[in-house]
Amino acid sequence: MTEIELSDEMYTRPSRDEETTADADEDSPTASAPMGQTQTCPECEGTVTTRDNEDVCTSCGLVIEDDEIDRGPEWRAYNSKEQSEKSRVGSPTTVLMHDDGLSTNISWQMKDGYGNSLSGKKRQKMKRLRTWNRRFKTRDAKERNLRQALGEIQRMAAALNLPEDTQETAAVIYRRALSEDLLPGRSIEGISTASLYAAARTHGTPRTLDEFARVSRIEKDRFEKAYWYVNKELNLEIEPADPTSYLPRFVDNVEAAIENDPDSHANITNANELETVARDLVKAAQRANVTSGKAPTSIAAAAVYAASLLTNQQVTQRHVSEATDVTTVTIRNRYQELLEETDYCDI
DNA sequence: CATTCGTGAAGACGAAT
DNA sequence: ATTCGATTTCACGAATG
Repeated sequence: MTEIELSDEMYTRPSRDEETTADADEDSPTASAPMGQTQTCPECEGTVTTRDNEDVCTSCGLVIEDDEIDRGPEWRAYNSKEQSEKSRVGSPTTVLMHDDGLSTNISWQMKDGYGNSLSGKKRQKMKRLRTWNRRFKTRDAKERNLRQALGEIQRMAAALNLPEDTQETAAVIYRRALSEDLLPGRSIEGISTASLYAAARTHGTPRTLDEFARVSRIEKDRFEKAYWYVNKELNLEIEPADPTSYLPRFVDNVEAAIENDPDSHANITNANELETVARDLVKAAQRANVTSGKAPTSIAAAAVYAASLLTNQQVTQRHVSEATDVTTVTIRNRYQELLEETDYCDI
């Protein structure tokens, strides 16, 4: 019974611009119907009409102007029966577009449930109505669930400066978790956060668990458990994060931490040098195989501190710790062996 | 005084039995 | 499902400058 879900082809995101051109001419067989301002096509000198929000040549079909994103509903030819089109008008955001696409398939249902209130064979009809209703309700619950989750994913991604494709990956992961019924006891927040965390890691732009904890509405260990669970159940096979992917933000954060601490006489004179040296340290450590088993954030934080020593910049362990959410203890446990295992062993 | 360093206890996680 | 080993964190004090 689960085959009614067509939720797996959500990869069909490529821009609804072209499809509106495709079916726009179906309901207007004669080109004279919609009125547009008179222009001439640069290709064939034909007349240009404005349809929906595109300027199309009526003879050669060239689209003159199509920058505009169609955010309107598609109710153009359906005016005669104004039924149940309201659910199609969704918010214009891109991540929710998936959601919008899903909700359209409600329409086929009303023919059965709404049209005739009573008929001769009550029994069969009632039976059928009940099953339809049940399906409709579960679907509707999932729909709401998904809408809220995607909203949360979008909110957190914005707060963490994660790009849009990461959001879409997170949406795909969440959909899979939803379709495989992985949320019996888990919260929507937990799975949402876990999905985005996983997506950020697969895209090579990871954020730390603590960074997620600041923007998520639930505790860190809650969504950490959810992530672990989803990762296992969906076989996501996410590789450990590359410590170098943390370096730019960590260096920035250390700068900010020093900035916010005027009492200390710590100072960064060359942030670029700091980052490149730290990157060299991490790469050398990776070649020497001393990074496996250690937390990537620890390696990155230790590399930043070690690089500050090598470049004679005054950065304290405390500042690095505050900026990276790695303890000073861990920093000093790591940075020494980081220096030992690399060419920089002489301070 | 600020910073760094070292230590043992405790929690979490992966692997193995 | 419970142990074991490694890693990380916490809290504290000592050493260094």
